[in-house]
Amino acid sequence: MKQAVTLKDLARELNISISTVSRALKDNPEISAVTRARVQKLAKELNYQPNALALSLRHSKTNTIGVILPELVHFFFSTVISGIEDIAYSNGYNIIICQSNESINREILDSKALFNHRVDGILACVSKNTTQYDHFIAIQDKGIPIVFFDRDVPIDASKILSNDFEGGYNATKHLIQSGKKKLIHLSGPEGLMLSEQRKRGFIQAHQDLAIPFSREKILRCGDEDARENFKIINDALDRGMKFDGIFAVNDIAAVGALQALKAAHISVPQEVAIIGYSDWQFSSFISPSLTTIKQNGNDMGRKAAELLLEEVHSKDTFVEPKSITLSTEIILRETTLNK
Amino acid sequence: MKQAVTLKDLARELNISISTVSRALKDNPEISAVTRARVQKLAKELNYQPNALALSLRHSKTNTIGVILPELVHFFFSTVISGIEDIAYSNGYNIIICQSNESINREILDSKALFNHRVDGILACVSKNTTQYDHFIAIQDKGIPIVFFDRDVPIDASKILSNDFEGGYNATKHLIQSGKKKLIHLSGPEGLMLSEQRKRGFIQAHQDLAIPFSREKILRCGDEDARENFKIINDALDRGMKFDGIFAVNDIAAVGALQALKAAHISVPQEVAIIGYSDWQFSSFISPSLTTIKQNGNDMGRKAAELLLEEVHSKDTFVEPKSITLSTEIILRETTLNK
DNA sequence: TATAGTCATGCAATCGATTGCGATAATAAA
DNA sequence: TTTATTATCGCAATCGATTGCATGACTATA
Repeated sequence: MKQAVTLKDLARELNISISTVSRALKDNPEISAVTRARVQKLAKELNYQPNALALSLRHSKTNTIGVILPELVHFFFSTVISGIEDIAYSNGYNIIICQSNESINREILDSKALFNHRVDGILACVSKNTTQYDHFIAIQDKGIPIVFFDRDVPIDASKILSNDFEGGYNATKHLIQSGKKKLIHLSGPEGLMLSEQRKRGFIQAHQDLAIPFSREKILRCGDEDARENFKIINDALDRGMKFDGIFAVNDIAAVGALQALKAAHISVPQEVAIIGYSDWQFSSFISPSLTTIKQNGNDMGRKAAELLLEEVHSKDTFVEPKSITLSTEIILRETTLNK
Repeated sequence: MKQAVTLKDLARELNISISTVSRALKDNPEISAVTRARVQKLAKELNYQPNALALSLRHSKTNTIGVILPELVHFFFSTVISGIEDIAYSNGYNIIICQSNESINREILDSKALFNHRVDGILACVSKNTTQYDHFIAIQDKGIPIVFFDRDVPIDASKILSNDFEGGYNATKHLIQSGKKKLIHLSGPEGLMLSEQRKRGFIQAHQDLAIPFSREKILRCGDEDARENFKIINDALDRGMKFDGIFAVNDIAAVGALQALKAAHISVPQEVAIIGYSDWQFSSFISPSLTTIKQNGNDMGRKAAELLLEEVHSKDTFVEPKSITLSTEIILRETTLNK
């Protein structure tokens, strides 16, 4: 059980000083070619690997960025991670991922842990329950840049957001243009910015395309569980509610609705069309396959990481926060009629 | 843009030495109560947070464990992560996650990065393409414990595996017991231990239940893409192959098969029953919903982390590697007949 | 008034690596 | 032969925190 090899070990072995070893390893011309060769040879033999901790301490730079996000299980977030990794790795950065599990307490702990690890910057998607932001602001104040993604926050920082308004608008417009006129919307949590935006898009599209709109068209849907939404649509049908199109705030809700319609022997998309949001992995597998709005998670991750690294590299000079809004794309599948 | 507060800052402010500050913060009785109070008050005011890097360097202990796994997008792996987090966090450990993307080169880089960060231990699920293991052995030799999970490896180390043989056996048995007799198996990669085990279970169940078996019953399926498997089943049907039950090495393959059967107007489960493996998230959403073998990822993560921490804590005394095999569970859904 | 004993605190080494500056030796120039 | 120059290399401080040991002041005892 050997310990890791250090510069000191190499120095002792070769009977020279630590500083010489250090310089020799980085081909410093102040060290004679002979010595350099000897050092490098031994380093290779003993498989010397520099201690990243010591380096980070010395340089006050960890070459690590922290990522805080709600949950990894979501397909969208894992594509965001991939995008972040692409940029981080190719720039020599490592990443530490923390899941908040949609808990603000966990989020606070995570942000402290990342700070204590002296990450060079943080990428964060706040939890649904985050209503105060002191923990982030405290970190910003210490000079560690933070870039937020996917969910908007009232903090003066760079942000990469998805255009949820546009997504909701286009989804609704697609339903209307394919001949549906009595739409309902399964909406997300009130406080959550993205839910509100998608809902706004739904409403605006009604107005722009001169389709009557009323509040009853919006049903608050269950979070993250298809069964809940099954029940919601089922109840709506029982109440005799009439509709020929559904725009769901996410694909899970859409699937719940789809199952309720199937159970009620209502044909999709002929009688009722459905469009979801986020293009979850299963959306192309199910039958009928689900039309949905796709957010490019990989792009979001890459953009966010790029922006963060920019801020990291211009450590001392102030950088004006940027807000970037990414467009969405509509993925046409079987749950809506394609004209 | 303030820098982070250090012991030195506190010491300067209070006009005492750094060592006194350090001791005062941990309530060392050698320091007078008055001084302790003053130090602690100021530390709170300035929001002092100890530099984790310096601590790690000093103690040669990072309280961090590294996790290497193929891909986060898989529902199974994200549940494993959750299990690992549960144990790690409650024991004061942080985790660093690396995705190998099923690439051995990336895996080698990741393992080096984790070593350089001086993680206290590593949890690893090797990529499909990993056929040599020097990078792991080199790390073990430096005294860093590694626990492997999910995929078996020819290394002398602790392992948490899923009983793939049992899973394959039970899946096959279930099909047979529900009246199906002409089964086929969509199998995974040859080299991959878990594929081999599931296939073995398939074969063994035939023998035990006295159902004739032949090599043609095994079709090598495409990896990770439902469409490929659609084609494979489609071709089999075109060739006039007869079967009434399919055991797929994973749920993706099962879905591909399901779609091919649907397209051919073959009823599921009446004419052909299907059972998958892993209980992916979509498996309960699709229609008909997919019967599958569930591996408890959370459990696997917890067990693996517990085992690793045990080894980490008994750093110097040798620990005999343990192998734990977790049982699987069959999730009955609509693609098989339940008697 | 010495001497021993407490109490509170500071010094300095340490973890592993980097780096400005000084030191030594060999060589070249005067 | 003496001085200037150059090539090579080591010393020591530094990053932030910990900790064994020494130091100083003060009190108590003889």
